Amino acid sequence: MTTLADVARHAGVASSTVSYVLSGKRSVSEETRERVRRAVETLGYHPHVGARALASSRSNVLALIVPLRSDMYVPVMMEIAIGVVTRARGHGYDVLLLTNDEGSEGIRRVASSARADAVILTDIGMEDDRIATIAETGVDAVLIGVPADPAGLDCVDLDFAAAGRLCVDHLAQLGHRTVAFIGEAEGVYRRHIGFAERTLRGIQDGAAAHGVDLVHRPCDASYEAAAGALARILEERPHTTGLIVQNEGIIPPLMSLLRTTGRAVPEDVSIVALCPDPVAEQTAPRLTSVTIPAAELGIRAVDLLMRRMASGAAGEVRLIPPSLTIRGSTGPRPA
Amino acid sequence: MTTLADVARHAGVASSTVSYVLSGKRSVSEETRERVRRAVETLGYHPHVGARALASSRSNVLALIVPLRSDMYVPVMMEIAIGVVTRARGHGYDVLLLTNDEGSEGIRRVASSARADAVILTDIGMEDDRIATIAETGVDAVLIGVPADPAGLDCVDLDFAAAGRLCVDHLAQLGHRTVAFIGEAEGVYRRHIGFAERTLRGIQDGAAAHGVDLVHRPCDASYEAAAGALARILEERPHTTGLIVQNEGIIPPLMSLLRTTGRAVPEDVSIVALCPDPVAEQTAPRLTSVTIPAAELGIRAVDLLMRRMASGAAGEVRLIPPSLTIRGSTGPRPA
DNA sequence: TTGTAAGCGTTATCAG
DNA sequence: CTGATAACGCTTACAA
Repeated sequence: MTTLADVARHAGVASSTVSYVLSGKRSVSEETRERVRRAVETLGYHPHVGARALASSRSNVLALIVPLRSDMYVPVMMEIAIGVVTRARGHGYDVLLLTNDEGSEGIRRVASSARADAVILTDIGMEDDRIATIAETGVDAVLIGVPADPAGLDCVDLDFAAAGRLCVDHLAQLGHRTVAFIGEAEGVYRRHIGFAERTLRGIQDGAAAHGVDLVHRPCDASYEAAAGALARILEERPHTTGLIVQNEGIIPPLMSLLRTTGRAVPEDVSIVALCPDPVAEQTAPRLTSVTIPAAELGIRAVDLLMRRMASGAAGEVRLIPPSLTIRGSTGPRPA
Repeated sequence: MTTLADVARHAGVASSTVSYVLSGKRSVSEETRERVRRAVETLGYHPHVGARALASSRSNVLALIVPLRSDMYVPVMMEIAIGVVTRARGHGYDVLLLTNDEGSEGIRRVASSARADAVILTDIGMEDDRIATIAETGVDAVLIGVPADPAGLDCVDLDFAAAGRLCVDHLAQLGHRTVAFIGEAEGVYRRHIGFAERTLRGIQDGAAAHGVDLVHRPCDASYEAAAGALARILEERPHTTGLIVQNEGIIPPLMSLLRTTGRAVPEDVSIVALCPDPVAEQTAPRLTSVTIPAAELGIRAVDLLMRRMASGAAGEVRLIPPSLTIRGSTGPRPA
């Protein structure tokens, strides 16, 4: 293994000089800087991150905590992860992947062992246990999601309340009076995951404002669950002409079911989805949707974290305004 | 921050003793061991991983490298990641997430900076550049996937050739004589990704053995691509009664398209899929499929890596035998 | 502009 | 069975 000392010897300078060339923390003459650069290059030197972490008490790692259940928001999580990793690398950081089953203990572990400098949390509950742990350990953190009380916390998220509202607005404008909201699995609401509750509230507010008759049905990500939810909706409220869906997994079955039961989209029933664009574009007809900008959430989370670590600032909630893309799945209410 | 020395002072022993209690690398009297334990507990001591890495030259981190393109095998990758992280934690390791866009440079970086002790590669090409880098850097590695020449490498994978063969066997047994294989995106074959080529060969061999008339169509993960591929197949080979699908993304559109064009599954056309079980169970009818045991691949990869790091053994290719689950999407060839 | 040297918190060797 | 103590490779005052 080649070390700083090796490079220094090769370049004929002191090892601190090499360190300074690499960190840029003090000015070095162009000449020696070049000599050091060359030595680094020819020796293929890579600083030992452990030694660096020990000396500087910064690991240049950030931890991303994702939910363990592999059946939830999978494409969204994957995109977030990719956004985070890509952006973090751009800032010279590596990303440690933790699963939620370690819970608060995982945060405590990586923070107090100096494995990571900061953490990014996802799948945020309205009252999330881990928030206390963050405060307690003092580790820098950014939440992708917003808890009930975000005081002092840095959060990034889509403005889900506005997103829900947008869906209803669109359907109401098209004349729909009876709308059903097929949401995430029951358990998501039971755990009081922020985005799910906010979306629901946005939809409810919109329905109230427009005088739209609304029903909410949580739904597991299985064919049966989708079939059951849809059947019940159509049976109990046969005049339903508008559907809002926030559950990527059941979009394909839902489309099939509608076709099977002889309901044309958008002629008989209009559908608005809350999902990443690729998902909305994979059906026929394509779905009118409010996009979930997952990769961007990851990117912004990293940027916010960097800002926070640099300036010590804290307590910003950044909500991305939703935007609705009209595709082929929505149309005027049938006569 | 509390250090080894703090614990030692608190317990009234030498710091080396604390270290030995923690590592168990030499015997310590029950009494002092207990005293140290208590001190660790009350002080909430967590060893500094950087210092530990520096002194022991082991980071207790392994790097998982996943493809960047977020549109490919997403559920599979996510499951692999979860399997890897969970198992790694069980062995006391943390997992660093790298994307493939860093390529060989990423491997070189984490290996030579001692950021990770070992790497797990996915998305393996038949002739994969990164294999040379592994040899060159001497970093411990396990591939999830098998290159053309796996000599000296540790690999884990589903036996995709056998899996492909199994699909054809099943259809042939049901009497199907004209079969189409709708595969991954063109680019996957162009990059000579191992699993795709092996599956294709398995299917081709099976078709030859059974005298089945086969055509292979790569297909992007979009509705249009699926529609185009299916239309072309049915136009050029109207007698096609069997479909093998290896492309999770297009399963939902495919099912819709068949229904739209008036083909009943399995009465008119039988479908066998190569995908994770949850995907196969999300359609109606459910799909007869050969499962891709993604989480298990991740778990086995970690186990293999641990074995390798412990014993220095190398060069094992572990192929998981495929198993076909008959569900509702396959039936006898129509008269 | 550059060099010297004191840590950073572990591990592991060498004595005892 | 336990204690000192020299590394480990880097950062960062402090000098020059």
